[in-house]
Parts: sequence; structure tokens; C-alpha cells
Amino acid sequence: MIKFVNQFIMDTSNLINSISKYVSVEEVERLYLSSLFLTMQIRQGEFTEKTGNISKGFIYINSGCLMTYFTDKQATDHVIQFATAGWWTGDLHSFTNTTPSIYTSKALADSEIFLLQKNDMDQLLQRFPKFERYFRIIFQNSLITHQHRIIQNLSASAEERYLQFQEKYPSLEQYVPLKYIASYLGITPEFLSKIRRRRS
Amino acid sequence: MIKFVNQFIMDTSNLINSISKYVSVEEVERLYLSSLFLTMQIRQGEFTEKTGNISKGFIYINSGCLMTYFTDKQATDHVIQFATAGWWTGDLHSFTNTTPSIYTSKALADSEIFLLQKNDMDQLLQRFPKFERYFRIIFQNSLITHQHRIIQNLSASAEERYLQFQEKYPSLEQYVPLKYIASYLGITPEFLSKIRRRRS
DNA sequence: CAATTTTCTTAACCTAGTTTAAGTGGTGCT
DNA sequence: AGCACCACTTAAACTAGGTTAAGAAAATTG
Repeated sequence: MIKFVNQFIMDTSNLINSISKYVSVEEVERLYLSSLFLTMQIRQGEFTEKTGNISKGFIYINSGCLMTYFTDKQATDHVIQFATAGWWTGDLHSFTNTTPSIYTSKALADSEIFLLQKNDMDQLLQRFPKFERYFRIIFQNSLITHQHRIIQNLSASAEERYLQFQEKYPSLEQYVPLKYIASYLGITPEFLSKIRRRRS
Repeated sequence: MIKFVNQFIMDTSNLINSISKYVSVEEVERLYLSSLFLTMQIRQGEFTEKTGNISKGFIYINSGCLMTYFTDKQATDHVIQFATAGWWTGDLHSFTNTTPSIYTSKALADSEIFLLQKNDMDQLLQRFPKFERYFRIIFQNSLITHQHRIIQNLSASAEERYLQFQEKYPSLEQYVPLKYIASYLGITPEFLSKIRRRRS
């Protein structure tokens, strides 16, 4: 199943580079950060989060791709997000309030992720408050993206949203099942199929 | 038009209380904060933000109510948010990147707002990095709310969304024109009218 | 308070997207 | 090879919600 990897092997350079775009990272801090994250190797199809469970932590994707979806009362899945290398993912609500998650997260490809558990994040921010800035900025950017998605869903047709999806995630369409893309777009697989035919 | 008020009159206690829920605020900091914000009195119908203009700043609503909407290519307005006392609002993208805004913000009632301009926010966070934490937390919470809204839009019918709206903003329906509520829900005023009749 | 504009409703017709159901092709298992 | 299981497509019937247009009610204005 999911394998944990010795921290001395793990390569946090992508993550550290991402952080040092916004906050200077000293050597001590770099070592501390590297020791704080748990590295996990995840195989395609495995889950990092399941509805009803408390979130294990906030996740940085070092390589691969994860998908997060919500299951409604009629047992229909709705894809909330595709997250590829360099993205953060996880159920923030479950994570911050230690409440059961309403999401499921699944690997769409073999992935390497770094897990930051709640207590570890709290400790990090207490010891090095400078990293508040990093999280402030990534949340702020994510908020902007979420607002755009809401606008898209309110103002664009299914076909327009599909085209935008292709632009936003050019490589994804090859290996993500079409039904998940349809779900992300808020339409049925049948209708996406129709759109595709129309466009060819 | 919009009136600026002498800072010695302005009452920042709501704002300071909100901040000190997450970060301790010393007297020096309180004074500094109070001097940083511009207080503005806004009359119902006036705008705080217009499409194409660069955002004047990040806004804390001390009293009243603002609405933010997006105008698409077909000149249809889509309400993104209603914001009441105690909320922050503004176009984060325009604000952080100093680019023209894609939103318009309008007062739905006479309102008192505190404006935090970009340079002032940068200065605040440089001088007192502890406030990064406050913004990190409000962005994090806002992100959770935005994710919920996306889920709602993907999984709930117009009628369900209307009921949820009534729960979330119980007082708003009285004084907000129905067409704006319809727009927020992603439906036409005619259809909202139909839903209402069905429910009575 | 009449005139005008804006908000809200009603109703007939229309369409984007859903549902259901059946069929095709690939892939893995025994 | 044969079977089961997906992912994807097609097509017909259906429905949630949109469009258009007209009128009623309410709010603004002179």
C-alpha cells in the first residue's frame, strides 16, 4: 500500500523553491521543514483522503496527480479539483477543525506527496511565524482561482467550460477518464461525449 | 459623494476585535492599524469598485452591505458575493497585481467601510509580520466557503440553492432586489419567481 | 398625485443538458 | 478462448431552467 520513505532520501527542493519565492528559507529552516513533512509514495487509484475520515493533513504534490471529489446524497460524485505537481491539496475544513471530511482524494497517477499534519503545521508556524506569509499568499492565490471558477460556472456554457479546461490542464485529458472531466465541468459524461462529437 | 472621515472619529473596535481573535494586538499596533485604514461612508447605490479600474484596496465592512458582481461578454451581471458587516471584500486579483478589476462593487445599503490600500497593507505586513497570520486565517476560511459554494453549484438544484441562501443570509431577502438574488443563485429572476410561487 | 421607471409575476414556448437504455471496443482474469 | 468489467458513444424521451413578451405592483420622481 502507501509507503513512507526515509526523510534522508526525500528531495524537498521543489517545495523549498516554491516557499522561497515568497519567504527566505535559511539552512536551519530548510532542515526543519524537511524533517516535518512525511513523504508518501502513492500508486494510481489509491486514496489519500476519504469521506467521513479526519484529514491526515495538508498535502504538497511533488510529482503525479490527485483528484478530489465530493459525493452528494444521491451518491453522485462531483470533482472539485485536479491537482498536479507543485500544488497543495487536502480538505482545509477537516484539517483545521479536526472534523470528518466531506471529500475523497484519489491518485490519478503514481504520485509522491509530502504530508504536513495539523500539529506539525501549528508547530512550524509557532516556531517560524515567517511561514505564515507563505501560506497567506498561496491561500490568497487559491481564493482568486476559486472565484474565477465560480464565475465560469455561472456565466459560461458547458462547451466553453470544456475549452477552458483543456487550456488550463492541457496534459490531463490524455490520462484522466472522461467521466471525471465531465464531473469537474458539472455535466454528464454523455453530454461531454456529445460536445466532443460536435467539435470534430 | 463618498465621504472620508477623520481618523480620530473612526471606531475600529469591530475590526480590532476580529483581528485579536487570531493575533494579539498591542496598543501601539492598534493605533498604527487605526491610522492605516481610510474610513469611508457610502450611500446605498454607490460603487466602491468598477470594472476596468484598479482596485482601490481591500475593504473591511464596518456596517452596511456591499454586493460584488461580474459582467460577462453578453453584458449579463453575475453576483459573486454579498458582504455584510464584519466581512472583507474587494478584488484580490486586481489588488495584488495592480491590474484592472473585472468586478463591480455596489452598496446595497448605507455603509461604513475601512479601506486598506495595497501599499499600506504591504507596509503593515513588513512592519508587523504577525498580521500575516490574521490574513492567512481569513483567506483560509474564505477558501473553505468558496469550495462549498462550488459544490453547491455543482450538486444542488436552483430551489435547494435558494433555500440555502435564505439560511445563510436570513435578513438580506428583505432589502435586496430579487434579481440580484437570482443572479447570485445562477438563475433568471423569472425562474426564481416560479420557485417562490411553487413554495407557497 | 400623476408620470415614469423599476421590480416582480405569469404564461407560452424553447433549449441546454439529463435520463435511460442499448451498443462498441478495450483490457484484465481464469 | 471466454467472461466480466470499464470507458466511451449514440440516440430517443424528458426536464430544469431560459427566453420572450406582457401586465401588475411598487418605488421614484417631478
